[in-house]
Formats: sequence, C-alpha cells, structure tokens
Amino acid sequence: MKLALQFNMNPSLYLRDPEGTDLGKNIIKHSIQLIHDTGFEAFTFKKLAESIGTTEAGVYRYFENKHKLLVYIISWYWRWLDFQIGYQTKNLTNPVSKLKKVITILATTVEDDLMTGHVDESILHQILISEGSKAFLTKQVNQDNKQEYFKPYKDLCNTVGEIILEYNPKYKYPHSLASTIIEMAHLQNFFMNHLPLLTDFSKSKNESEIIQYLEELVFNTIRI
Amino acid sequence: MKLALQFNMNPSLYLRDPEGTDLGKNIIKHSIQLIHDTGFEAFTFKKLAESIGTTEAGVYRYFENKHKLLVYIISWYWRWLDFQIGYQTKNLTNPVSKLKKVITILATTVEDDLMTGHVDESILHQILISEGSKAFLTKQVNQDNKQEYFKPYKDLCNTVGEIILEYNPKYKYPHSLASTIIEMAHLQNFFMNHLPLLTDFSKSKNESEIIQYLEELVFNTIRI
DNA sequence: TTTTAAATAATAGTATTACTATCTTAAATA
DNA sequence: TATTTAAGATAGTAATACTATTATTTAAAA
Repeated sequence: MKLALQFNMNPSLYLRDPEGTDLGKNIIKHSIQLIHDTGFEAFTFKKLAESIGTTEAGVYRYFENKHKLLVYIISWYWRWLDFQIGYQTKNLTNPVSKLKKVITILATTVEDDLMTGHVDESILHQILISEGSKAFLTKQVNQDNKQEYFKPYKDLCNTVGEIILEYNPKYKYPHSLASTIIEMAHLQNFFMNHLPLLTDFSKSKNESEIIQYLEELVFNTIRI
Repeated sequence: MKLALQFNMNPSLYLRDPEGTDLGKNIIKHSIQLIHDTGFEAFTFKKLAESIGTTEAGVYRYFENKHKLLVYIISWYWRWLDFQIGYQTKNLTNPVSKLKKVITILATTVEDDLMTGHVDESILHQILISEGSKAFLTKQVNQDNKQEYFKPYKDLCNTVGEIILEYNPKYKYPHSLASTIIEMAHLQNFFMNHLPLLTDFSKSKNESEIIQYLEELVFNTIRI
C-alpha cells in the first residue's frame, strides 16, 4: 500500500469532498496546473472542465465558485507547509537552527512531494507566490474569516510565532513577524523574478539570497 | 488661482489623458470611490459610467480596460507618496528621523490632500491596502513592466532605499528592505483589521502599533 | 462668422463568464 | 432487485468586457 498524506479541509469550502472521488482529485490536480498556467483571473471552470474531460456542471458539483477552489488549494498548501515545518524541525533543539530551517522551507521552491499523489507542491509554491494573497484580498474577507477559511494560515503563523518566542520570549510581535516572513518569502521571490529593482537580488535570481536577507532581518529584529 | 498638484503619468496607461477633461477627472474620482466601495473584482466600467452619468463607451475612450485604470490610480498614489516623503523629510538632517518619518507616512491613513482636487488620498490609501498588489500580481507583469508601469513604485522604493543607505551605507539589502516596509505597512494594516491573529495588534487596531513594529524591525536590521 | 474637427452621448451588438436547471445513464449499495 | 448517488449531456440566463456606429454638442481654426 502506498503511503499517503492527507489533510482534513474545511468542509464549507466545497460542496462535495474532492478527496473522495477520482473526478474530485482531478479537479484539484488540474486546477493547480491551470491556475499556474493561465493565472487566476483567466482561470475558468469551463477551461478546467475541458482540461479534465468533464463538463462545467461537473466541476460546479464540487466547488461553488473559483474563489472557494482557490482558497481550498491555498489552505491545503498552508497545512502541508505547517506539517513540513513540524516534521523537519522536530529533531532540532536550538531555536536558531529551527528558525533558519523555517525560513529555508518558506523561501525554497520545493520538489513535488510523492506522498501527495494528485498535488504538485512545486507548482503550488509558484501559485502561492503569484496568487496567494488573492485568497484574502477580497471584499468577503470578513465572512470568509468567520467561516474559518484562513485557519491553516493562522496555524502556520502560530507555529512560526512559537519558534520566534522560543528564541526570545520577550519579543512583542511574534505573529506580525511570522506573517512578515511568510509573505516576504513569497513576495521578494516574485519581485526578484519580475520587478528586480524592488529587490537587491537582481543579478543571480537565487533563492539563497532571499534566505540570507530574511535571516538577517529576523535575527537582528528578535535578538535579545 | 487654486494651488494644484499634478503628476505626469505614463501615457501608455490611458487612451486619452484623464487630467485634460472634466469627464476624465470624473472617471478618476469616481473609480477611486467605486473600487473602494465594491472591490476591484466587482468593479466594472458600466457601474462606473452609471455613477458618473456617462456611458460605458465614454469610459472606454479614456482607458482600455479596468486593469490599466487600476495601475493608473495606484501609480498616481506612489508618485504622491514619493512627493510627500521628499517634501516632509527635506528639512530633516539625521537619517533616523527621516526613516521614522517615512515609516509614519507609509503606515498612516492620510487625510484628503486639498491640493489634488479630484483625488481623495485617504480612500486611495485604503485601495492600496486592499487592491495594491493586484496591480502587479498578474500574468502580464513582465509586459507591464517593460512599459514602465511600475516606475513610480520603483522610484519610491529607491527614495526609501537611499535613506536607509544614509543611515548605514554598508547595508546590503536597501531595496528589499524598502519594499518590505512599504508592503508591510499596508499588509499589517489589512491583517489588523480583517485577520487579527496574523498580527499582534488585535486589541487596539491602532496604526501607531504598526509604526512601532516597523521601526523596531528596520532599525534593528540596519543598525551598524 | 463659418467651417471643421474633436469630444461626447446614445444605442446596438458580440463573445465569454459565471452560474442554474434538468434529464439521462452508470455504478455502487441496501 | 430496488434505490440511492455520482457523473455525463445539454440548455439556458444574466452579467461582463468589450467593439462599432451614428448622431449631437462643443470648441478651436479658418
């Protein structure tokens, strides 16, 4: 039997659980590919249906609209990242190496995790960079938040915040610094590749420079 | 004669210069209001035309599509901010007070500047918080960048980067830190108001806390 | 003053998007 | 075997994002 990694997702994000059927898994798989290829604005359920070989109505039986589908796959990624951080830091004892590990995980394009069959994490990482903030930068953010759509993000933020406090229990802004690290790991990557003058990484386009930048930022900020 | 403040905008953003006619100025004025009220996704040229009392075709004569209109008003704001920073720091001698001033300007909801008749800066500031990153988080970012659509943002980033270097000429990431400050001044505000668990400002919802957070972040990071 | 050009208003039309509804078939379950 | 459940097939609608055309008003040039 294959090893499999699953996360339980907020049921109000979907009409029918996509993890439960082949069509459902195909919807997740192909939407990740298609959102990456076309961008979220140009992504439609019709195109998605065509790429799967089903009909528009078929997709609508799983997700009410494309916004909920986006929130679904992004939430999935936050859960996966949170799991990765827990897993990869559990044997580390000092908070310095933990925090460095966290920054590296956040800022590095991952390889496809074979334990999650229909999800390609490396593409998901790219989606998060370009489309991630569109999940919450909407007029319905307050309603979405009441429905707990952003819990996976908050949990991740909390995980990172806890490690910050391990290093310096007196630091006053662990959650803000955590969300800053997470957002900047993505945004500086986007800038580096598309608007290099907004960064100082123009020449190399190397993720290790972003990691270097974030490490300095974090450790100087929280130093005791 | 009234004092007036104008910025010359990138001509490839518009078909007809909106600063040149009453209808043009109304398009700017009402689109700022309408994007703020409905959010960019629900904003359409038809609604805009109705709110002005003209027709859809009338708006299309000024702007090719709503994306260019968004980039226009956001660029306008970056130019205005850049001007504000120049103006409000020109008599300050030491870089510490300059940087503090910059952070305050970026993170504070401004009052409507009466020198700019048809533009309400306080609403624009809100638009920047909620819609700002949608100007560049698109599939056409590279083409848009070639057309210099983001020059005002880069100029602002440079202004801030210069001040950072004044304080510490050896700091390696002045542009990345500048874009981090600018983005976080907005994003932490959004989080504070809509997703408070991603910040540490939940209770008070006070902008001064964001300023405090950013000041600590910046000065610890670039300290010599 | 007249001519002419430019800007705007009014109206119509199209392809695509974002859905909802219904009906049939196929497969799994009781 | 009967029945629920999922999926496929097809149709339809209101709204969006435009383009095009013609008529009317306004303003600048001759």
